[in-house]
Parts: sequence; C-alpha cells; structure tokens
Amino acid sequence: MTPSPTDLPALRAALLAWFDRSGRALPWRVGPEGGRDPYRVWVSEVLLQQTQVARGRVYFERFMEAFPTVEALASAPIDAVLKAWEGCGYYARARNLHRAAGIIAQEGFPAHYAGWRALPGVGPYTAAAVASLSGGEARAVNDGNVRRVLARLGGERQPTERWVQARADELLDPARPGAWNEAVMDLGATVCTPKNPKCPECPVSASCAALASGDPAAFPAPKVRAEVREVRAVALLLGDTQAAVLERREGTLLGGLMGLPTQLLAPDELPAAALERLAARLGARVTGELGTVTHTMTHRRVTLSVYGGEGGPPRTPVAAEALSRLDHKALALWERREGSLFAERKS
DNA sequence: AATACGGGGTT
DNA sequence: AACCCAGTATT
Repeated sequence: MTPSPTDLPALRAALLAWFDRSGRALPWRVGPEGGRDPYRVWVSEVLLQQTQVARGRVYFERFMEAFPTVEALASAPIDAVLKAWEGCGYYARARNLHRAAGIIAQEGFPAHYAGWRALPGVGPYTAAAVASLSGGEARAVNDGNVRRVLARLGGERQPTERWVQARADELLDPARPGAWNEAVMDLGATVCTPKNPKCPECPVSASCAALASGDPAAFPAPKVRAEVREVRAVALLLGDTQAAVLERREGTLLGGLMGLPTQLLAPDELPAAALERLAARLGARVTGELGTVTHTMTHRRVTLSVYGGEGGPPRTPVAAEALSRLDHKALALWERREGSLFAERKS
C-alpha cells in the first residue's frame, strides 16, 4: 500500500529519528552529514558492492592504510592495488578504482552525480551514494537493502528495478538525502533483514504492507539464479609455496591476479591430456600429482588437479603477488605432499 | 532483460 | 543448500 502524500513527512520523520538514534557508526561515515570525505565514501561504496559490511570494513581499513589519498592510489602500481584487494573478489572493482583514481587525480573529484557516473566502476548506485553522502545531492540509492525495504513497505512481491527506483525517488527526503539513504540501508541491514525481520523494532512498521499481509519475509520473492556450472582444470606447481612460476590471468575471470599456470579441460577431456599441453607450453616436466582442490565461485564450481614439476620459466616470490582463493588452495597442497606429511607426523 | 563476475555470511 | 550481500559492465 502506497502511503498517501500526507503520510510522507511522518514516514520520513519516523525513519530519520530512528536513524539518528540507532544508525550504525562506520569508519567511512566521517565529516558532516551530506559533506563527507569523497575519497573515503567512494572507496567504501566500491568495496561494499556485493560485499557485506563486516567484510568490507576490514578491507576498507587496510585500503586506507595503503592508499590514504586519491593521489596515493593513483600513483600506486596496479599490482599493489590488487594485492590490497586480494581475497575480496570481483577484481574488476580494484582495476576500475585504480583507473578512476588516475582520472580524479587529474581532474579532481566530480561535483555531481553525472560526473561520478562517468567514472569506471561507478554505476547508478555508487554515483547516487557518493553524490548524496558527499555532495548533499538529492539522489536516491537503489541497492539490495532499498529493494527489500521498499518492496515490503509497498507490498510488492516482484519489484522491478524501475519500480524500486521510482519509489525510492518519491520517498527520498530532499532535506536530508544522505541521511535518508543511509537510514534506509541501515534499516534493511539491521531490522528489515531477509529472514526473520525484527518488525517490532521497526520505526515504520505501521506503514508496512508486507507486515500487514502477515508474512513480511515473503517480500520480495527470491530472485532466480543461474545454475552453478562444473569446470575442470589442471595446474602445475613449479617451485614451492615461497617461490613458484606464476602467470598473470587475462580476461574477466580473476583478471589481473597472478596464479599457477592452469589449463582448462575441454568437455570429456582427460586431465592427462590437458596436463601434457600445459607442460609442453611451459617447457616443464611433470613429476607427480599433489592433489585436487574444489572451489565454488557463485556461478561455477571448479575442480582443479594440481601437479608438481621441474624446469620451465624462472620462479617468482609468491607472497608479494595477489592470488585468488583458488590458487591459495592449490598452493596449500604443497604442504600436504608426502615428504612434508612424513616430516610433520607425530608419534 | 540476461549473464558474468568472488568469496563468504546467515539461516 | 538456499539465499543474500551498500552492484557494474557487457551482451
């Protein structure tokens, strides 16, 4: 049920009062409302894309330590940026952040939504967030929290992006756009949660159509997700966990990160065949199998068989490079090889 | 409108 | 094992 226009001020006042009392204290929420440090806000928003706050917070602190200013970020090598991002996923975010930092270092921070939106890695959500939180501009954000909160308030089971944005635009408090955006997201994250929402604690429960329906958690309906595909590959560990042959991954999957030389198996291909191709390409000799690891990456499940070998290109220090979790799992097999197990075996 | 893109938390 | 997370870029 859409609140009538006369309810709107009351709804805004109720949520903002709750926010002023119960909003989260977060490390990027520094500076005056609507006038926050654009660098911190921008970095945090990119870091928090599809990443939970608890996790993003750890990376944020690490990132600010390594790159305290946009100039520091712009002048840093991309490898250092990826290393700071290691393990956080969606590495295009780090590559785009670095590219955008170069632009900002030249031209200064964008003054408005459109300028933010033009930067690589800044979409409608991030542009609205930074423009409102840092610039005081009246732009309504639309993220997973907003989608859920508004779907429930409006009693809409299948909210389209268009519907959500339209509702968010209507509700946005033009007097406090930054605080309003943070308030809706805080409500979604702490009260109006996906499962078991805490409706008794909700400052706007009286206006909630989903609660009135009796089953608020049923709003919005779950999104249909693509199936997880199976992928098989072989990898060659030439060296050890300290120094090994590493290659830079090209393309979109883990692009920019370093990793063990890897060969995907064609459908129905035997690992031995792919391994032979891989060893031939590197000019290396396979000495034995270290084991198999599996790794799930939302949309695909990778089964990677790892082999040890000799020869091939020069080894490089592993610790300095940014590796995916998959490669860390592969490297961990080295510690479990026969000799090591024997040496560490206790009586 | 779909799909690719990481990795992990919560239920 | 679902379902989700302060989304974006590319089809």
